[in-house]
Amino acid sequence: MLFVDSDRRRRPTLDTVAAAVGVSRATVSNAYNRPDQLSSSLRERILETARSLGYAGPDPVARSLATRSSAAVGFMLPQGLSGAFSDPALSIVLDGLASTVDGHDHSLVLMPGDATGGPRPSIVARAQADVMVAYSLPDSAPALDAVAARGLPLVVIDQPVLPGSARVEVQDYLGATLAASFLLELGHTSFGVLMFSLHPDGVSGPASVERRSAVSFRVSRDRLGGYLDTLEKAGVKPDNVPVWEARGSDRELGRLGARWLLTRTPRPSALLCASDQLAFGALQAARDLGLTVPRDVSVVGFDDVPEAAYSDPPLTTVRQPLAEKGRRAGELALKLLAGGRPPRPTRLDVSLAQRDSTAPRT
Amino acid sequence: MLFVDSDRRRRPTLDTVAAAVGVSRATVSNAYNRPDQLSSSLRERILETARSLGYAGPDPVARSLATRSSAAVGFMLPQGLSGAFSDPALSIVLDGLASTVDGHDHSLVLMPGDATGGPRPSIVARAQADVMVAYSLPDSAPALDAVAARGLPLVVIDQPVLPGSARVEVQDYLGATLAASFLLELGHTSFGVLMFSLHPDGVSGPASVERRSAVSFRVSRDRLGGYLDTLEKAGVKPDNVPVWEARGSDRELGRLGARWLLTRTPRPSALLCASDQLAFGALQAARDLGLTVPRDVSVVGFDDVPEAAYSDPPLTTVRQPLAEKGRRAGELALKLLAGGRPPRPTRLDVSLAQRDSTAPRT
DNA sequence: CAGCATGACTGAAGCGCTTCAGTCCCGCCA
DNA sequence: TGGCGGGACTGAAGCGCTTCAGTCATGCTG
Repeated sequence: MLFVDSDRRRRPTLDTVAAAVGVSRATVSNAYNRPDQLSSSLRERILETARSLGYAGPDPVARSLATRSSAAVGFMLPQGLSGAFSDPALSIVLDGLASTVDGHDHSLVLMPGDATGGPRPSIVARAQADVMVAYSLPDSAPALDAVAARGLPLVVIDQPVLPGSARVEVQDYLGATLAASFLLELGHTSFGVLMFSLHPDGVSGPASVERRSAVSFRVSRDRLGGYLDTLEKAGVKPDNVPVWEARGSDRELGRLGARWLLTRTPRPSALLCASDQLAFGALQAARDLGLTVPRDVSVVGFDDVPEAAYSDPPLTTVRQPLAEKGRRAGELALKLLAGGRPPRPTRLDVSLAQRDSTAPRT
Repeated sequence: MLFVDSDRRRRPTLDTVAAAVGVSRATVSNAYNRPDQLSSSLRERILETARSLGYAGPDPVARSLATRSSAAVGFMLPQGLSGAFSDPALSIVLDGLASTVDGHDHSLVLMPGDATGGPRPSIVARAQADVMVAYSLPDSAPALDAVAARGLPLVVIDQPVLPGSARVEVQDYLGATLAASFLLELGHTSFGVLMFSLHPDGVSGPASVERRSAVSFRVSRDRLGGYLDTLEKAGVKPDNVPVWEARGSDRELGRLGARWLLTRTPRPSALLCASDQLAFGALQAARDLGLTVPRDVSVVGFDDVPEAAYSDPPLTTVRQPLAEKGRRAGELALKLLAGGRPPRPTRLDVSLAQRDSTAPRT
């Protein structure tokens, strides 16, 4: 195989092949797209000629123009790729999405976000996709306006409902409630909360009161809200609960935040973590500080990524069906593409996976 | 914003706007693409009218057809997304690529692989991209033929050279040599090797002699070769070195493999791991078995992902410039797109990052 | 043998845009 | 006042394909 683009300008087209075989262009097109429209002998002859001419099949762009469908779904992320993929939760969701979409011969256009918390509108405006999937964008992402301007159907994952969009969502608030309640039942009274981004500005640090209110990301809002509301109902004042906001969701950021939380006075006996990655970091931080989990401190994660079952100790965490989330999103996208109306939001269940990173307060 | 596709069939076009403003279609096009071609007052008027008509700018597909360029680069992966992204090394490379490409207003089309070790040829044939990047595909991936058939320029990362393609590569063999030599210098004499896939068939297990020879992935071939050749030169028979092949590159698979390696008799005093993720798993396996790293066993990784500096203990590993790799690939892709000839392969350096997971043999 | 359904193939009209050679007009200079 | 340069805008030819209404034999039915 030769990868030269020497004469990229003079590639054979349908007409070239048609002329060579001595049939009309429509027939060559049919040879590729509707085999039933011509005799199989002619079809063979056409395909054969095409091959010898170095014609690789109908040009995807021209085909898209003619059919008014690009057979691609766009995926919009809140951040750059390296940050986004540092949490396996996204990979799992995206994998679910990709396999669904791929099975229908659609491709996936990735649109990484930047500092605004989503892809640049110009990127969205020019993306060759006929349906968009937004993954956990902040409420006000300009990218969403760009999608609306183009009139493209939209599927949102982990985001507030937008008029006319399809949505798959997880009961984050409920999940957070489960985690907090469980720790309360174990007798814990002093807590620390380890969050990922509350706002799309890349800030890490203790979360001030302002930052805690009017949180930009729906997922963060629900998880943090679920934690604090539950604690408050049990008599733990939210103001007394230290919250660390990490600017992403990976181990190292989690370790950093947990170190801060675990060196507060009084030291929390339980840590609520917004993701498993952050929780893994917390496990590490505890170890760094010479603390034993769960004896000295209990840790609860969120997501139940596969690794949670194998960490040291295995992580108690809120389970959500990640792959299913991606698959559903894919199906919704395909459905919208086919002209379907957005169905009522799919709501996926959460549950608590109890493992060994939690114990009664000693 | 409303995300209804009600009248997706009757969207305004350039002509609609042109008619509304009372100018020619060419002028409207210029308003978007060549502001210098018309008076700014007219341009304003056009843009204003477009807005009020709900016209979101030139249709990307039609534009691509007219300009014969889709402004997108395709990225082909050897496996599904969840597997692929379980190793942060890929995320970092892809992030480097994406930011380069994105900076030039190109988008990224992701093509996940399947059991054949690459995307299905039909996907490649229909992808709307005008340059492809292949990431660590097996030597014989059908996807590569599909790219050649379309005559698209190709950039390969971590793969053998293909005629006419541009390439960015890392001195994997040399890196492996560095790792093995270092352990030899520390006095180690019994080794275990923890590899990721040697062949694209999803097999995990001890690597038989056949599987070790004629390895399908260039990276695996070079790293394994570098390890074994170096050991052999020092008098360690390759046949006596247990090699575990994991079917992917994540912690859990690493842990599994390392458990096997560390329970051989005699127990290796040093583990050579083909990636940091596998090495992290090995650290965990050692811990599981009550072994202390590096006292009881030394572990060396490969890649130097950011986390390697923070693991417990911090990992000795072969450093390769991951982000740079992605950036270079992006630049090459853009260059080919601009009609450049494939330059001579870029060869990125490796070095050994010595940290605390290695120690002299006791 | 007329009539007609059927299969095989074609002509031509788009799909929505870019681009380039013009056309036209205005103001300026000699 | 005539000539001319240049800015502003336009006409029309594609880009490579899909699709649909036909056309035209062919063979079958009654």
